[in-house]
This record gives sequence, C-alpha cells and structure tokens, in this order.
Amino acid sequence: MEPERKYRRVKPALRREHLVTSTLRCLAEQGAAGASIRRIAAAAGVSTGLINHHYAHLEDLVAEAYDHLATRVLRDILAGVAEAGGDPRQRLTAFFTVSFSAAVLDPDYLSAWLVFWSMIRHSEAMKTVHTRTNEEYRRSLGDLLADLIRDRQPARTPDLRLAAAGLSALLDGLWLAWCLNPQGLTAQEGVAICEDWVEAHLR
Amino acid sequence: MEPERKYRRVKPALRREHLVTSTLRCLAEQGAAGASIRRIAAAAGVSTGLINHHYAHLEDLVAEAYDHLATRVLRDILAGVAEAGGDPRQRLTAFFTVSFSAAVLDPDYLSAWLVFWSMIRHSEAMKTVHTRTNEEYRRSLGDLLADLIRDRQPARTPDLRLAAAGLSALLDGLWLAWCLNPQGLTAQEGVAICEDWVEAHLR
DNA sequence: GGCCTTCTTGATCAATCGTTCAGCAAGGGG
DNA sequence: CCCCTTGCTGAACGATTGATCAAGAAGGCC
Repeated sequence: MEPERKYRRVKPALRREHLVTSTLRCLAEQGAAGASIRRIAAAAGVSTGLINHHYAHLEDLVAEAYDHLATRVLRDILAGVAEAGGDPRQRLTAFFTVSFSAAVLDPDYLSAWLVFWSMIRHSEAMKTVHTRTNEEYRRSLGDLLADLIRDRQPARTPDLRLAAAGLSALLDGLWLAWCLNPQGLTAQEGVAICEDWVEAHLR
Repeated sequence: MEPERKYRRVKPALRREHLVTSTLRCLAEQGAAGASIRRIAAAAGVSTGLINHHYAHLEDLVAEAYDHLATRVLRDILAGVAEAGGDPRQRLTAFFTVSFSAAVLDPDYLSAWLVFWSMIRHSEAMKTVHTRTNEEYRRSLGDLLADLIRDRQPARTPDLRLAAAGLSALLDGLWLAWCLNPQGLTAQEGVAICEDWVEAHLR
C-alpha cells in the first residue's frame, strides 16, 4: 500500500498559474459570485488558506487573472492575424474574424470582464492591468490600420489615434451587445459591420 | 411641543420611486457593494424591512432602477434631439452631443450599468428590462438614421438594422472606454468619431 | 536518514449579506 | 373621535464573506 499523501506541494510559480486559471473558470461560470476565495479554492481543489498564502489579497489574484485573460485574447487574435499572411486588408479581416470567434466572443467570459471592470474603480492593481492591456490592444489595432493606410493611400488619411480608438470601441461595443443579447446580432453580422467600417473610412 | 412622529407613511407609488432613486445613488457611489438592502435602506433613510415590504426580492428593486436609469438617459437624449430642430443631420449631432454630455457620460454611473449587466445573466427581470430598453434605444437611433438617409439619398443605402447596430455599438464602446479610462479620450473626440462614422457611411 | 524550509491545511474571527416576522404606529374613513 | 388598514420598524436567523494564524506535512538538501 502506497502511503497516501494528504496533499502535494507545488512550486509557487506553477501553483499561482493553477490558481489563476481556476479563478477564470470561476468568474466565467459564476460571475461576480465566483470572485470569492472559497469558490476559487474549491475550483482549484485547495484550501482557502492557500490563496492568501500566495496572494496577500483576493484583489491581487483577480488582477493576475485579468492580465492572463486579456493577454490570451490578444495573443489569439495576433496569431490569427499572422496566419492571414502579409496583405494588410486580409490581416485586418483576420483580426475581426478571431474577435468574433467562439474563443473570444463567449457570454460566459463577459461575466469575468464585468467583474474586472467593476473592480477598476477602487483597485489600483486592476487599473494598472486595464490601462496596460488596453494600450497593447489598441496599439496592435493601430499598427494594422497604419499598414492598410500605407498600402491604400486613401484620399483623406484619418487621424490614426482616433481611428484606432473608434474601431476598438466599435469592436468592444459589438462584443458587449452580442454577449448581453445574442439574439440581436449574429457573429457574421458583427464581422460585416467592422468590414463596413474599414471600407467606409479608408476608401 | 409637537408630538414627534417616529416616521411618516408614504403612498406606495411615491415610496417606490424614492427607493429607486436611492438605489441609483447607491450603485453610482459604491458600485456592486451598493447593491445591498442595508445600504439602500440607509441611503433612503428607512429601515431594511421596508425594502422587502415593497419588493419581494432585491433583484426586483434593482430591475426597476435599471429601467429608471435607461429610460431617463434615452429621454434626455431625445429631448436634446427635439431641441435641435428638423434637420436630420443636426438631430443626429444632438444625439451624439447629449450622449457625451456629463449627464450621461459619468464614470459613477458606469458602476451602476456594470451591476445591471452582471445581473442579466441570472435574472429574468433584468433580462426583460435590458431587452426592452435596448430595443427602444436602437429604434430611436434607427429612426434618426432613416431620416438622414431619406434626406441625403446616399449613393449606396446601407442596411438600416446593421447600421443602427453598428452606430449603437460604437457609442456604447466609446462610452465604456471613456468611463474606464477618461485619460485615453476626450468627450469631444468621442463626438468627432461618431460624426466621422456618419460622414463615412452616408456619403 | 533526519533536518529544515516552506507549502498547505482548516479552524476561527468579525463583518455583512438577503430575508423573515411579530409588533408598533400613522393617519384616513366612518 | 376612534378604529382599522397598512406602511413601517428593527431584532433575529442562517449563510457567506476576506483574512489570520497555529499547526502539520511534504520533499529537497546535507
């Protein structure tokens, strides 16, 4: 008979990653109610005390989960863009397509984003993650737009910063609307609206 | 000496309105933490029991607050539109201007919207309010777009439903981005981006 | 093989939550 | 003016919250 171990020790870095993914699962499945030390501990299969051992405050864990999700989404999108080849227009289409794919456009994950956003106001850590990831996202979008502008040489070149802000807001708004009421819009229509934006603005 | 009354009775309809405005104040000031019977009761200057006397569940009160805020915002916007006169283009500009005015674009109120949205998933009452108010909003925007299209007779008339969905998403996205990070964008730039959308799509 | 670091547990704390309910009292109708 | 409806109070209940901490045990190192 092998001696039953009560638990297995895990290296901090690995354990923290484990806790972060458990947090995301909790937030996606249960929304704001899932942002609780006890529920996350249960989902991770560990004791409540372990969470405060690795994170001084629950807020720190959630901030890391925010960073994790935002980074993964942008990475997925950029991977799709890279697959699309070198044509600026097709790269932008890939950006839209992945943005409206199931891996990103998931009503369950909206619950998580809502929790993140609601914490930004009072948590400096959350604010920091939001500002940084948002800048990365908008810069990626701005780069793609800049490439397309250079390629097309449209009659009137728009302000790049405002254009990126507008397209980014359009994407966020469509994503939000779809998650809150999937009946009102299809993913294909979401992509189509973004494509229209490009054709209308960079002609 | 006038006999001190312990409290004053108020007609149900008036009391409910009182509770709704107190709820909105709580949600705006304290976010998700303000969505509590005790805090709302304290803000309204009544006992906790009174809330459950008028509303079977806290959820019902919050749903009424959601309805109240969404209706007020749309009413403010349409009032601005009415003031703008009869020119379809100027009416649309008024829609944008009011949307980015302080009465609507308030980071404090974002906290309230986030609470509402996070409750939609599990509350049928919240889902009903969201669907209805959202349809009203999008229909108002669609009407203004239809007027402008009839007035301008643009070369290629866009799908009205998709156009309204797109512009509505753009407004929501800009509003969300500004509330979450007011440094990243000014209200005037928000209006400018919306104006650009109109000029680019309905030329 | 035994020691020692430190990862992990789980009981415990005070605070807060939504809801219930017995009873008080305000103030209009008869 | 009194009664009776009902708006209203506030204590109480059980559940849940984030955080603390003493104790335990896993597993690498000498």
